[in-house]
Amino acid sequence: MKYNYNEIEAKWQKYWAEHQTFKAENNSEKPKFYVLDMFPYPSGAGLHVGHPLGYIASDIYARYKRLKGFNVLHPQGYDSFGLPAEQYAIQTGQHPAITTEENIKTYRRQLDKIGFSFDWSREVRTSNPDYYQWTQWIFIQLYNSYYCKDANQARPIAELAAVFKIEGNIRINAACDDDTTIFSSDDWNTFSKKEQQIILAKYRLTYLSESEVNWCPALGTVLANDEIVNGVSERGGHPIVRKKMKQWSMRISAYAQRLLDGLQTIDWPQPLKDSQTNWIGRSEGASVVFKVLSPTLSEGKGVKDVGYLTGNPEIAHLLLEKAKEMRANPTQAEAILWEQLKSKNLELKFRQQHLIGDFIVDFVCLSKKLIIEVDGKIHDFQVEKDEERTKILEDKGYKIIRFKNKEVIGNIDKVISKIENELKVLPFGKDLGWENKVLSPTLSEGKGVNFDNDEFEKRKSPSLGEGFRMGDLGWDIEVFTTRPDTIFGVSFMTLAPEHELVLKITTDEYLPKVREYITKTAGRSERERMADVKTISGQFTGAYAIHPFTDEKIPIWIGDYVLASYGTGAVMSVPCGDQRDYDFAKYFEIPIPNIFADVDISTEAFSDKENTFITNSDFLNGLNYKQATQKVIEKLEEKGIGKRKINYRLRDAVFSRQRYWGEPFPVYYVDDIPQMIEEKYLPIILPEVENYLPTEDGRPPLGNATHWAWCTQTNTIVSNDKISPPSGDLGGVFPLELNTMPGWAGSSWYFNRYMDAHNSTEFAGKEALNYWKEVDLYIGGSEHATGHLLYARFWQKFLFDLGLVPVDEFARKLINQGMILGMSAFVYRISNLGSSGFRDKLGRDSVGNFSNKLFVSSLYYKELIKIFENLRIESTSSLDFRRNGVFFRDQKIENDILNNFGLELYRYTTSNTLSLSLYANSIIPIHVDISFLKGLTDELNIEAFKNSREEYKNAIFIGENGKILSPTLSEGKGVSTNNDEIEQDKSPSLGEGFRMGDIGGDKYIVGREVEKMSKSKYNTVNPDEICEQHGADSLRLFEMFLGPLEQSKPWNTAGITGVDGFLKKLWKLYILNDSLEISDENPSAAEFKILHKTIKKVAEDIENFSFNTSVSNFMIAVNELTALKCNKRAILEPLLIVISPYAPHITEELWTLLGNNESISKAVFPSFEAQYLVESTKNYPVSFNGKMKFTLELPLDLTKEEIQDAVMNHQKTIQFIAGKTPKTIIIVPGKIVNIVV
RNA sequence: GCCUUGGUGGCGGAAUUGGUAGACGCGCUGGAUUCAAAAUCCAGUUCCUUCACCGGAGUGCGGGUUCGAUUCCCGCCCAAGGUACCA
Repeated sequence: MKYNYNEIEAKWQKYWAEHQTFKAENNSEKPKFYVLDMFPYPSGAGLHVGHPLGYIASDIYARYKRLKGFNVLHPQGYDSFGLPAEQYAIQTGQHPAITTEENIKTYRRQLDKIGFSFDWSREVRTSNPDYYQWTQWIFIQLYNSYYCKDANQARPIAELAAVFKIEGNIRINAACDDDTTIFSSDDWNTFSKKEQQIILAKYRLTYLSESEVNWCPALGTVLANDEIVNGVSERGGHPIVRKKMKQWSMRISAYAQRLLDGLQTIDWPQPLKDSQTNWIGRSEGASVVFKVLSPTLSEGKGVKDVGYLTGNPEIAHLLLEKAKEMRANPTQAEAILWEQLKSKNLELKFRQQHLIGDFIVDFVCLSKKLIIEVDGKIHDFQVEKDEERTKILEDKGYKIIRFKNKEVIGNIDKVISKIENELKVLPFGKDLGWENKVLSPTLSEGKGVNFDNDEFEKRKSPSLGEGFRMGDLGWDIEVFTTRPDTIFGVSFMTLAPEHELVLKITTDEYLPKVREYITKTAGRSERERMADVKTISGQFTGAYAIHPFTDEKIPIWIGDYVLASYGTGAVMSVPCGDQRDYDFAKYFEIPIPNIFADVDISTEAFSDKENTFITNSDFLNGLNYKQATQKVIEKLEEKGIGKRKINYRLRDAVFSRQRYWGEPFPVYYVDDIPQMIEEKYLPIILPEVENYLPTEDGRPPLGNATHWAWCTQTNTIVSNDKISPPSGDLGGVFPLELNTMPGWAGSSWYFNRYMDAHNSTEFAGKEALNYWKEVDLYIGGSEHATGHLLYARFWQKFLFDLGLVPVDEFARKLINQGMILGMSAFVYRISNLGSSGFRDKLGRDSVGNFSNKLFVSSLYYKELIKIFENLRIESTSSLDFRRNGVFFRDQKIENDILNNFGLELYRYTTSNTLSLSLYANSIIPIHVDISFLKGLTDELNIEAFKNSREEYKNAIFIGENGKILSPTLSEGKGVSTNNDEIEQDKSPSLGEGFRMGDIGGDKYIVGREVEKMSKSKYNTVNPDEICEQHGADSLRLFEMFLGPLEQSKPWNTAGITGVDGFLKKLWKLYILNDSLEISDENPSAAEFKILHKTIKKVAEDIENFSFNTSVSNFMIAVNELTALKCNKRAILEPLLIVISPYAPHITEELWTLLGNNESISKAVFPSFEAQYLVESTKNYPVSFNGKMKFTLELPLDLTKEEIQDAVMNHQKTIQFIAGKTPKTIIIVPGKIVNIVV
């Protein structure tokens, strides 16, 4: 009986499948254990040996846990929606479903060969309608939820609507869009249905937004931040541009804090947690509002009573005159209205014929920013531009309401009540924009920051000098800072060039320069901006802000070091405390006030929070960072111009993709408002299309669908018995959402589906969810840290909030398996010789155009690289090529090359100078398929290589010893070589005219480099071949033996013979001379010791995920038992169980041969018994001054004194101390002896 | 820059409540077996010196603590991964 792994493995794989050996039950007496792998995307390339690494580890763990008496759930499935299948469909027209199905078959075949203990009865595929039905369903739940910050959980959106009806949104504390305004219940009730929907959308956990997205033109879709690497798409490396599009977004930002907090509760690798922590990017600080000073005023011209803006003081003056005139001659309607307004029945101050910007408005309440216009009167020069005028005023944050003359004259009460209503609703200056603005009592009383001019007068700051006043111009710049304690160190402000206020505040004088700067920075791509971090650029706007405490003028700059997408897109610049601000200030010669005691800031900023205290800072003097921060925030809150704030970097996740092969949204539109299709109609099946590209008019591929099951040609819902619109009045035809969901949708909840994979009424049954609860062990790659693993945690928390799952973290423990790297092989092509120093004898200027490609062996490559480097170092001065280096190792070879290929060394150019840059480009490493190597060596199989591609057919190869290994020679033609040598080597067997290409036994040696394993690098190793040639058990053992699971390591097939040998030895321990030889005798103490040592070590190793050392221990055990010629059943039977998680096939076979009827996976892991490891003696290492010199075997029960006696009387000890008296003798019983001389 | 992980023979790697550095495997060297090869078995294999014994050095570098440091502390260097004008 030989160990025939092919036969054995096939036999047991079949057995397991037929007996459903690994099917998990949803109830059991045993404790549960859920072991999960990240399911694969089934790509066309199939598996390489890197893929199964994690699966093998988890499989070992799962099998081990079964032996330990657990009810183990170990499922597998496919993340089968994705871009590659779609790209393939675009190229070939093949339906992605077909491609995917084929790929899955390949994957399954490959996986089955490795002997995994998956419960395939629970397989899920994200592209199956029975699965994505529930992805769509979860989407609907998200749509119907909002995040309540008080309850700290998601709640039904209906609750919110109910509250709005009763009291508006004044007291609502929920995650919402930044631009959400305050409204009352009256408002809510007067809003149209559509308006209500628009407001509700601001709270929903998934919502449509016109947002700037990462658009990839090459892929025709948007990409999420985590799908972009270094400014290009992760798949394919295509460029990305920013583009505004209407997209579904997921309000993951609502969960930022809980996602952060949850990390404390889960056993995940620290680096992964750190990645998520950084990605969420919480920073604590304060939000502070700076008022903008009017440019007119800041120029010292300020006109009395004009607390508002116009770019041009001349015009302002004219307009003022005009306004005066109009005030003096009101129309009848104006007069009536003014009577009411000025009576202050409204408790708010109104102004008549007031100048706002370049416009004169009829009436305005400045503190509420409400403009009231009365029609029927000619507004002079604005009349045709009414729309533009409205827009400009709205941009400034004003709300405009218009009345007809008739209305005012006919029913003034109604007009006034309308105005009252408006006033109730309107928040203060729209730009104020911080979260709880209405909750600030000062503000809501209309006092706080939005001063009237009168109040400004009072507050006129002496430091501003005559003619300066602080103006309430409606513009506030809100900044976020983590160092509010440094507020007295502010010497300028910087806005992102994209900041919405930039053009509004810029003075006429600076407008051209500011525009120029904006154009310049906007034109730069994200990538350029990143590459160019060092360059300082910026532009003064001419405008000033007012320091909230000192009332000093603070110049406002714009600069592209401030990012529009982070915080508020504006910073208060504290040059003494922030290096970027410091550099900026130095560069533009802005003052750098120092507010740190005893700190030198003459060369750089001091960003240390500790080791100093604040000075030159009024009420903060003498305080440290913590105290000052606390104090300043109190003051800011007191003044109503700032508050404590926690800022997160995490952005909401874009959820729409302009792709075909993804989950369709269960969404249609009525009057541009999205509507969810009722749950009972799910799944919304992905329709067939003829063309997988976007439509001609730029809609996503689903726009090509000619018919959906329930749709007409125009991609609209029809009202029929299958789908009926939600309410009676909506009968008819409506457009559908044409985007599909992103790849991470399906993978964000699949772990729950495995618990109850065939449930057709729920995404998973309560009972199953409560039984399995969470994944106990999740194994997968760390590349998913900020994608899948964050989104999945988000969805899980959401489902938890809705009471749909029992735990809010889906995976208790997670292990990142390292990557198995490939050993890429390279050939080195010489090209471009003509321009880099060589000239063709035949007059051709470049070898690149030669019909024969020229490759040199790796030794030459290394030499060439060395030469290039020397050349670079030695500068570009004239070079005598012959003296400076050796293109080829010796003169003869050089001549051979030159003569044979019609090349002439271009030694002496007219300038005597060689172009170095071209040199470096003249030799190019090219990946060569590792299957073209001879066996496991680095020698290239030239024939195979040259046959692989047409362009290499006539390639010429220079071997390691400089010989020409020309394939042309084998065709009997030979290039005009120097033929003497070839003639001599001419092989008789090749026949007339043929010569051996391999002259003198030279070889072409490829270069090797460790790289990520990938089809495109031709360095993949196929697990099928390994299984074929070594067996699945060998593959499993070897992958584990390579090194620690979590570490990246290169694959080297050569080493697999080690585990092959182990399996053979294991077999021979049982099967001797072709038959099973096993004895029922009692084992010896030594044999028991080996067994129990192994049991202990392996159990520990598996628990610690140290699979590599287990394999070592198996080897040791088998080696030792072989040495003892052990054939005792009492040893060999338990040993099989211990090894079986790693090598399931061979152990099943031997287990059966030992007479067992049931699968070894049903056995019980042997228990460790310490008694067998008890030792009676210890081989003491005896050290002198800490250096081990010899060992001494002594009984373990000796006392310290007895040990000392034994050691000191030992002959070697006497020899080492050579008569001297030892200073100290350290004796640790059972450990060591150390003698200090 | 910041965060994280790591750095040990020719190679993959082992050993950390501080106690014999290099387990196990690959590769290499020598031997047995064989007509020969493969396979198998045996012995050796950190480096330097030496025929050998002996001796010396040695876990990225420099210090420190200790009877004793791959392990602990301080300061650096290098590599990989993540992240970044994040205010």
